[in-house]
Amino acid sequence: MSYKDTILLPRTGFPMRARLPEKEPDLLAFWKERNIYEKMIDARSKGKTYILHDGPPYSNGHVHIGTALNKVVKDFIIKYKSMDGFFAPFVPGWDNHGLPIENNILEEFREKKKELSRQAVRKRCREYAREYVDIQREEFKRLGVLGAWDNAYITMSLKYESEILRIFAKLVKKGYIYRDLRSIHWCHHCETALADAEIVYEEKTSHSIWIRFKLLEDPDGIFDGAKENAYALVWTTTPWTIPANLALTVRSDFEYYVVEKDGELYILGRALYERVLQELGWNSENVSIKKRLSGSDLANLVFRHPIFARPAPVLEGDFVTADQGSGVVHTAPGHGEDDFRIGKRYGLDILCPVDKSGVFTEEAGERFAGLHIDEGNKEVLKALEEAQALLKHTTIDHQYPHCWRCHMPVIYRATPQWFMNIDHQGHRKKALDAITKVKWVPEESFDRIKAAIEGRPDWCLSRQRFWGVGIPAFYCKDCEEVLLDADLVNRTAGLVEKLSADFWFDEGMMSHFEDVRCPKCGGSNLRPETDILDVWFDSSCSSLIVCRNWEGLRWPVELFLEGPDQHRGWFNVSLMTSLGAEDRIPYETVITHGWVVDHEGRAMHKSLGNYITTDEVVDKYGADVLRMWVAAAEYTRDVRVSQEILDRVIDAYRKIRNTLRFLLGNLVDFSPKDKVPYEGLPARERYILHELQKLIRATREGFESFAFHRAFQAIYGFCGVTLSSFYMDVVKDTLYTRSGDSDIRRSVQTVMAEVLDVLVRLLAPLSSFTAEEAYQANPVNEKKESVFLEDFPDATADLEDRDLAYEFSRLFEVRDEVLRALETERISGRLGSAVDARIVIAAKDADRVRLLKKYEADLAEMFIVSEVDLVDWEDISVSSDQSEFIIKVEKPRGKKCVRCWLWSESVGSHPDHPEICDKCYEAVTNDQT
RNA sequence: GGGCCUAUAGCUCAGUUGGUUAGAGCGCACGCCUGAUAAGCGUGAGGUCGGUAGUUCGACUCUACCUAGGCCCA
Repeated sequence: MSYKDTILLPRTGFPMRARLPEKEPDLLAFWKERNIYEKMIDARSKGKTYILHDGPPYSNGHVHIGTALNKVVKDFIIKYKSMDGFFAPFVPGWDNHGLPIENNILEEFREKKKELSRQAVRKRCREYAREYVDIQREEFKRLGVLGAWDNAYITMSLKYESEILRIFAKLVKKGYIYRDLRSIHWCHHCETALADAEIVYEEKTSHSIWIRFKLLEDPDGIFDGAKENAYALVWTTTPWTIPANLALTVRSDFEYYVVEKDGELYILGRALYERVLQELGWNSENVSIKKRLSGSDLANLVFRHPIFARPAPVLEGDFVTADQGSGVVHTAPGHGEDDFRIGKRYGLDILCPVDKSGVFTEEAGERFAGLHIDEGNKEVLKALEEAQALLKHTTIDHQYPHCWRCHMPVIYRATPQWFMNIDHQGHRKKALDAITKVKWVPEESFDRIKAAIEGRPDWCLSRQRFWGVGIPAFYCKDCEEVLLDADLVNRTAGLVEKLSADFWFDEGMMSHFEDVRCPKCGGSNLRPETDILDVWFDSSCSSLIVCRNWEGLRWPVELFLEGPDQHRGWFNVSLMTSLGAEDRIPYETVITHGWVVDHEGRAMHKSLGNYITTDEVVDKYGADVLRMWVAAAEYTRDVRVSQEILDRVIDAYRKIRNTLRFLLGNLVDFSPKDKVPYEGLPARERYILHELQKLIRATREGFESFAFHRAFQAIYGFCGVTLSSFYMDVVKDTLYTRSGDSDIRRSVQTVMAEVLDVLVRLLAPLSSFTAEEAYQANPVNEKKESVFLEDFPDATADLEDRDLAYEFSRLFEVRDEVLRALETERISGRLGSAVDARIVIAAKDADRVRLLKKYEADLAEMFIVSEVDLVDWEDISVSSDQSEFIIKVEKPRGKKCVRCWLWSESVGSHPDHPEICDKCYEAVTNDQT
């Protein structure tokens, strides 16, 4: 017989090669069929509630890798909290209304040359949104994200749409909502107002013109009586706004010069003097400074519009800057935010002679009416030239706001819009106070939200679009009265709940409101508002709607978790709405994750070709690899992804997987009844249990602080260092060659079973598929249906032994030296395997000697050599020895045992088995009986 | 242009209140093993801490500026 057959090698059905892309779907099916999510939640129904409210991704396109990261981190938290005993249901959701879908559908209609009926478009938008909800749901599920997928929320559901209006009604009732003319971003291509969040800044080439406004009135004698030849110098990049000019603005705390050039007088800011001269090709030889004065001295000047015969009075505003232009700013209240505000303050008209499609109206004057602003630019330039008002015309490349969907440059346009008043009854102050009570992760995130709230303008809630919830206001056709009433909004909500928000746009919808009268004139001749609500309003309501209406949830919630753009977006608007409607903060903790970027830290763009998709990773390597990539990253910063990064993650995955496999394989013949009690375990085994407790603590700390990479690094280090390169390597001889039922082998297995059990549970929230696979393959424990029904491990103080750990750390120092000595032997060619060596060792330090003596019997195993001889320092040291140890590598005594490959003097002492050692003889004879 | 943030070996991460030759794992090179085998083990080579200038007896750790990048805003 061959001794090889008596060796107890590992056996397991848990394969080395994971083949995750093929196998993960089976596990998904398993979780689904057995309702593991529901069971995971139900098992903790008596636990403390922990709600992570899902921010709704937009139901358009496929799941981007950043969105995948978002959901995976959420899944880490839900699974950890659940396993740790919390009742943590997860209700995912989607944002459905809005421009991106509508634009896609309009494109579709255009291609098919269909007639654009509002209801037809809405119907198609609904279908489209539904399709992508289905697609994304499958993509999220594929990542192993557990949640109430069949009970998810979608903002276009009847319930949700109606609740949006009920929340809106509360704001109406409390006086937050108003309608006003307002200069706002406007896309004349999409023909809609745009919210701040819908603006992207892109490079644009604009006109750059220097023009002059002739003096009209100078009551304070600023120009010392000069009139015909006195001007204000002005710079602008938007010639088309000149017809809307109604004023000039200066800054009262700036200094200004009156300069003379070729007999003409100009007023301009001192700080910009040099720059203006350079720009206009003037120089100190032909320009002289006539007078210096402060901005406040200019207050009574009035200039003449450069084209029209109307005045442009000088105003004072602090938005005038010294970094460009002349210090005198062209002011058109209908076409700029600052312009609008100052126009209001000074009681100017809000002149906006441009219609929704960007065409000049009659108000722009005969010459310009009917021209699109692009044409208008040219015509204005011509007019300025004719009026001899144009001093210079060039172009400038700069960052300019563009529409986030069509990427056309946007304009400012004053139009009547609906707003939420952010300063209503100290609302902004309340919000600023509220955020101090929230825990922001990372902490810097607080500064961002603070800046975002401090600086945010009133919320423009209206959109002139098709796909959204209609604003339930009415207009009296007789007296133009605007009617927005909380009761009517609530009544509309009731209709929406039955009929969907679509009903508002039905032809006969007014039949539902036949009793409504104009409060001003009493007339019944009303028409409905056609504007829809900003989609940000939809999503701002999500926590309120979902967490108060879904069974098991409650509001406010523990956690929001999204990307950094949401400081101005969802984190912000959710707070605005919740505080306004309910006077409460919606969240206790807000986590911000970073952006997914390429290997150089650059944003991923399809055009740069540095794009990695979720599919690519999942289909090629598996969702667990993607999950591990997330787990390894410090995700509060930007998270890099590249082939190399994925390769390293795959390496880590394999290491962890093989560790599990080794543990599983060596536990085939082990069952709980074979367990050796702690007191009976050898030091090495107790040391591993100590390290295991340390691992549990580190992992828990990582999860508790949402620093999953700390947890991951701890687990990975434990697998790679503590287990693979030390414990599992050292223990192989025992596992393979000792008698199957020997105490020493059972001791090792006891520890390995414990390690496996803990490891699988620690891994479950992160590497869910593999943890479940290993859990199911575990031959030892009585199993629950799924690893997610297990508790998250807790460290056991009784299994810790710091003194022992210290001793081992000192032994490892010796081990390192021994390994180096063995390596030297190998390099010289005298040695192959370490088992063919005997180590002679002497230490200088007395404590160390005592330690080595204490563990003398274990050293050979620890170094994986055949024999270790401890000798006295004096016996072998020479005066030149500087180091702490002397280590010699010698040939072992006795003969090599053919069974265990270790050398022993006992080989040959057993006539019935002449080629094996005592230890093997015992094992062989024992196991045969 | 402004606000907030990031920048430690090829990669992912550690670096406590500033204090001796900056750490780990992976990868890489070289080697061993062939009883975890599309595995396992060992040894070794890699950073002067994005750059510059300061503060200090002493800075990866503090300050300023700059560069690159990210998010937001103008």
